Amino acid sequence: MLIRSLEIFQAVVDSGSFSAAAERLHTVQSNVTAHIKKLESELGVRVLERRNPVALTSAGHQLLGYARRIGDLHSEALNHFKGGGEPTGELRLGSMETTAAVHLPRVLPAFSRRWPAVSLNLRTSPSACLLDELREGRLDAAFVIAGNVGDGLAMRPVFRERLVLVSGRPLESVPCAAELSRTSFLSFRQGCGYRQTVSVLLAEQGAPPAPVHELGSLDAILGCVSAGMGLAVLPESTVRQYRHRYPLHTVALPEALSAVTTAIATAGEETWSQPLRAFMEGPWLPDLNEPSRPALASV
Amino acid sequence: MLIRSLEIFQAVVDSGSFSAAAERLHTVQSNVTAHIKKLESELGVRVLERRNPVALTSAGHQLLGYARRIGDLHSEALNHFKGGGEPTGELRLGSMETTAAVHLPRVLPAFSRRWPAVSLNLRTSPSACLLDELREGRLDAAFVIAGNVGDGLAMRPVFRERLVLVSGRPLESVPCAAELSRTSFLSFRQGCGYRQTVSVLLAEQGAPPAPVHELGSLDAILGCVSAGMGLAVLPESTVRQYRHRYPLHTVALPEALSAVTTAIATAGEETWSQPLRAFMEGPWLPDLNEPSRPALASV
DNA sequence: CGTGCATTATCATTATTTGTGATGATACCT
DNA sequence: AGGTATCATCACAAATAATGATAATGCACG
Repeated sequence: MLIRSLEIFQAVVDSGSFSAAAERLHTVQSNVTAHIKKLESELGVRVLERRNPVALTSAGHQLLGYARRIGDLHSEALNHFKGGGEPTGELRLGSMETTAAVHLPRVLPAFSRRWPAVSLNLRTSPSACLLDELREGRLDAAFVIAGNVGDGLAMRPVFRERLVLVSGRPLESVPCAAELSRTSFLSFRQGCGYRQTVSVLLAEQGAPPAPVHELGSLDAILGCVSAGMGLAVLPESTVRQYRHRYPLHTVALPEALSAVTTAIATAGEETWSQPLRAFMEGPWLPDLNEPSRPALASV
Repeated sequence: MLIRSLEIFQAVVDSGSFSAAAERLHTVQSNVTAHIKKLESELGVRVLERRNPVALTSAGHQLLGYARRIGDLHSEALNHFKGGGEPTGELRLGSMETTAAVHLPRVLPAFSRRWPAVSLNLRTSPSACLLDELREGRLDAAFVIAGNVGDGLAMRPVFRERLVLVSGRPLESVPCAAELSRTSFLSFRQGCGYRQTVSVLLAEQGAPPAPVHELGSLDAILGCVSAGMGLAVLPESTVRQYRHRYPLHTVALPEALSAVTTAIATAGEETWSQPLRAFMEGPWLPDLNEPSRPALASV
């Protein structure tokens, strides 16, 4: 059964005659006849009573229902991809926990207000997992630590962060190696971009690898840090946002370590769905047009 | 966009590779490639990431939604006409008022219990209107006075009726011409099969055409008859059913006039929808296999 | 960093289907 | 009956789908 045949069938029903339908569809009457005959032989019933005007048979009346529904879906699909209609459907976003907490509350509402027909689906995960999901086609876009990812993924830097060392007690400066070796760190699970920074920091200070507790939630991490369980490395913006909830103290990290960029990663532009294109092109996403820092990136 | 292309697209997504999809659909891999490429060029986006296994792009994820919905509708339609599935959809029935009142309450519930997925739509009208609606494809079947209708409609006798003269006062026999000429008759509107009988009765008795009031409802007719407004000609079964509500008296009509058959009229069997076929073939409809009486018929 | 295995792309070819235009058959209206 | 509309049929042209062979590509494993 061809969509085309159903389209012709509908035209016949609407216009009341084979020849009128042919004219309406810019084809010839014998072609209309052929399509209807094929439909009828495929379905095993007569669907049109050849009279003037043509009349639907009982079976034809039922076919019309299907024809309309399939035709509507078909043109909706075409319109979705080609026509200039509103973006609709689902937009599957992934984000690091910190970005979701600090930046997305300014991004998503603006997008949703502009394109209310798009249903948003946000998942938080460490950067590495997000990039995997993106590659496997289970996400449309992901907010991750900027860096070159090698394969076909495109990255656009959107937020600049300053990582700080977070502690429950006041700190003067980054603790010395001896002190660090007696401290534990709290971080997201494996794959989190910031976690890398912890290792580099320890190495730079000449301290041995410290124990790293993996907690899956920002609240858990900051709550435990403020209770003195250990230190954490997080974007300053995140800590600032949580400061009114937990007693937290921060100390700056060396410039080389502290500056990280968050980027939005997507597949090539020629694969973008309409909602994704709308998301990428709207004013809600800043565009820091600078080369992304390859350091600390990927994994 | 071909349904076939969407089917192939789905197979690729399900099976994870072009070649596996080809095998599953009993075709060759180059054909799968061609269909996907065509789809992509029609829609203007890449829908599949050629990897192992293949991955949906953002746009492909959206297309999959449409493909599934269209595919489901398509197979539902095919199954509806060819497959042995349950009858579903609408069954549009027409009936004379009297048949609807007396016989259908024994027919429709049985059918509906057996095929609950069919939604019934019953309209009451005079026979002639029903046949017109049937011809124009606005009804699937109609209960009408049996008779030959000339064109392609098929008739199957289902109920035998005995017409009686109904009066509000006791009657010994059919009134004489003199009395009839002073009486008015109550009947359904033009096109009612029973109304014809009134004219024939008057003619046979040698009485002049009496005034005929047209009332669109059985209750109205019988209520007025019992109040002495005039006489009516109706099936005895109908009168019997209403007797407990209105004080009614009946008198037999001459055999030639009284015997009428109610038939179910449909278009040719090769046009029947599945619900109609189920309705015609079930045990709820009696089949009086006798030649229908052409007298008094049609109009 | 090749080698081998699996994948998809390309291409020439055939088969099938769709679309065309002319003609004939049929009904309907006057 | 004649005129006018309708749809069916047919032979043919054009377009498209399917095929099979081969080339190009990507990926894993040593």
